[in-house]
Amino acid sequence: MARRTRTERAPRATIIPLPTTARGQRTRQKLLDAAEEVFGELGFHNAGIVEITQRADVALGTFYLYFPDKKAIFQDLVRTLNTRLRGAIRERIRGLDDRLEQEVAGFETFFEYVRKHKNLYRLILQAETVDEELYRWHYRTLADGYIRGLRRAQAAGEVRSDLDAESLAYALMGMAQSLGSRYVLWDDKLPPTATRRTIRAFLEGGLRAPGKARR
Amino acid sequence: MARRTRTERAPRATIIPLPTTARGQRTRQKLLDAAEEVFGELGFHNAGIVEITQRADVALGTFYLYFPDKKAIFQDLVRTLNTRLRGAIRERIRGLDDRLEQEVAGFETFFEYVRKHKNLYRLILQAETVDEELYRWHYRTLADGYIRGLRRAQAAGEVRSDLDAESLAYALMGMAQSLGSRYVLWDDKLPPTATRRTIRAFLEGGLRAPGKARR
DNA sequence: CTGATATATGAAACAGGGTTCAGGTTCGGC
DNA sequence: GCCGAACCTGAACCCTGTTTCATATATCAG
Repeated sequence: MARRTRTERAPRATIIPLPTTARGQRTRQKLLDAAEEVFGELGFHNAGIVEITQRADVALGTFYLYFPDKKAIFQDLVRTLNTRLRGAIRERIRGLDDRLEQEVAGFETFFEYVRKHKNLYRLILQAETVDEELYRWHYRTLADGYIRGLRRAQAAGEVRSDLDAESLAYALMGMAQSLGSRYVLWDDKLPPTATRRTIRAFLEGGLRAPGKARR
Repeated sequence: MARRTRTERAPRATIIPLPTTARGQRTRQKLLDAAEEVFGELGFHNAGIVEITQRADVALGTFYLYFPDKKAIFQDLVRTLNTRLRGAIRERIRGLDDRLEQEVAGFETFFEYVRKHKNLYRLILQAETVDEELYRWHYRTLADGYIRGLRRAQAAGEVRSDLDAESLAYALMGMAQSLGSRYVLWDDKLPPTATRRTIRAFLEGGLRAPGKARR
């Protein structure tokens, strides 16, 4: 007989509207900022509401004025991270028309963003356990933009068109993730020159349409 | 005044020797197997010792005969995963002398291993929160082997020698990780042909020493 | 100024799960 | 058959952390 995986507790019914006054919005934001810090340092499960409210300088009960439960604030945080990250990359890439330059710029932006938001980076890892749906959503949304860009470049003959765009997108995201973890998170600095050169050279060779640069 | 991150509770002093009798060894193994399942399905924090012991068909207290605490069995599991994975890859690569073939084989082995041990794969993600030291150790040990292989290939002129071996190693591990997650974990099957072709083509272009294949 | 609404408080209720322990049971060697 | 060592049991203990709620304060339109 199959043992049941734990049944998820039914989602709390309460939907909490965004605060209407300026004061309320400020408080909500303080909670979000504090939560980002605490989740990042301690991880979702080790983080306590008490700690979050203390850092936000509000009482314990105040938390539940703005979020139905611990998970909700976590989800809010991840969605925001995701949106901002994608925005930053889109912003930076716009205007560059060479695909290789776009790739390199995308990596750079990612590294800088991670550097600024170490905490948020780790939230994503947590998400896999906390809310798998959210975790996948994060990668899917990132991948979607990536795939579109790659297809366009393939149509333009800048990227070999025998490559599968989706696979490539996930491969490149994985590279960025791993390098970000190794250099930015572990060493707390932007990747050294050798790394950047390697990324560029590797991408150049791997993506280039065979006829494009030689011939 | 800097708020202190939670002080880790002092590590339990008890060191538990491995069981001497066959019965004991069997029980310990049952616990490890059960834990692999439960941690994989539920994640470290959602997993309970009760559930683990139930699946292992032993009493609750028995757990503490073999492991000082919950974290210890987790660490044991991760170390084992790591060792077996590296062993599997080394095994498969041995004999292949072309670096590209080695790379491709390494990826294949990784995918197959992930397929067989979905649970263990997720443990690694957990490790980042549960025991960061262990998490890094996992990647470092994997990277070390990788780096050695790449250096050798560079010396042999099979891989462009202007690439930084360490950066490359982390980039490639990230690719494998990400693709494994997307195809093997999410779709529960080995990556489709298009993905494999893409990996091969991408690696071929990215790694090849400029003069080697053309000229 | 005043009532209505939004926001804030923190003690206490509640829940869940890791760990302990005092008392069995099994097993191999003598 | 007997004995000690190894192994096993599960109720109870305990601590932590989430959530509730009755009460208090701030804000603002009219």
